[in-house]
Amino acid sequence: MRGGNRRPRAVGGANGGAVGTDLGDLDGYIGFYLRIAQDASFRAFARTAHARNLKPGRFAALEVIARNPGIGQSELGRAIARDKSTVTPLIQELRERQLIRRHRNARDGRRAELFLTGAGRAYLSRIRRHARRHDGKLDRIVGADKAAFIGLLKRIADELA
Amino acid sequence: MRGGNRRPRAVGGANGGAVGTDLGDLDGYIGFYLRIAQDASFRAFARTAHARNLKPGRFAALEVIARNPGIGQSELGRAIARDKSTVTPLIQELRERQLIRRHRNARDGRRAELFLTGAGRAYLSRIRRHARRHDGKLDRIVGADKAAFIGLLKRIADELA
DNA sequence: TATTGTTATACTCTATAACTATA
DNA sequence: TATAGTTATAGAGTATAACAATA
Repeated sequence: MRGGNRRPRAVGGANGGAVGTDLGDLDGYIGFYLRIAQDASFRAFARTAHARNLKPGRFAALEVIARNPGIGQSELGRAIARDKSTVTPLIQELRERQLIRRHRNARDGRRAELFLTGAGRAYLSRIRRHARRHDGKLDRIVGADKAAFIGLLKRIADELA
Repeated sequence: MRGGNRRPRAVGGANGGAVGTDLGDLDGYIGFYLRIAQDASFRAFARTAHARNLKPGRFAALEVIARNPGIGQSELGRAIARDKSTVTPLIQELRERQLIRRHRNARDGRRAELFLTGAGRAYLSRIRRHARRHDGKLDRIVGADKAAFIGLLKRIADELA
């Protein structure tokens, strides 16, 4: 991996960067840069996604439903690390937009199974192009270490959970 | 770097993990795991920090003020990548808690200069211990690649800004 | 008793725009 | 005109707790 070892100054990021500012101990904190990087990535994605009427969190939900037809809401919540009460309004929005449909499981009446509609599939493949373009930028930055980089991010998520 | 190359299933994370769930394309997205990892890191920090009456964002502000006595609010905002209107209530809280003091610059009456109080310094060195313990977990996960890992996070922040 | 999903509610973080005061 | 900081306001994202229906 390249990079690292810069002077402990400034966050280049989101608003011009305060280049004369000494970040002190913060500079050695992985957590700090995790926040800074995630923030930049999220905003960059949101910028392009917004034009397509998409909130970043929705994209993950659509992908998971696409890959797991019939998934329940609580299950979806676990997959994207969100409470079921957070999932409810998200699902409502996607249903209102007719991107997904839902029906109750015949054998277990509690369970609401989620599926993409045709429109949902079409929409998803359109926004996937934007997602890939966005993540392509990240890929170029991270380069050959991508698998290892993602591996570390996963381990952070797993071990700090 | 170790890690990587797992099956594209589940997010181990924050709430038990939905191990049967296929994440599909999401699994290859750096942005997705950046969110998952940052979220886990933030929550873990917040858990311990909360007991010390500290919101995670405050810590970064205190560190920057400690390292840059007399820094202005807008400048602080640039350093931590937040708008000045976001900085205002943060500063108010820290002042109410007597952790920082502020005075106007004599030559430029617009400018509010920020300094830690004695109590602020004492408080900061206490919470630094918790921050270090938290980031120590991240250090152990990331291991020898820490500098390179942070380098990549910085580049992501810089290039996506 | 446990689980699925809903609702009511509240909290945190954040930004935009308009404002005051200074420069 | 431009900058520093404040205020009002709004929106996203999130969770907790209590609830109804079902298992």
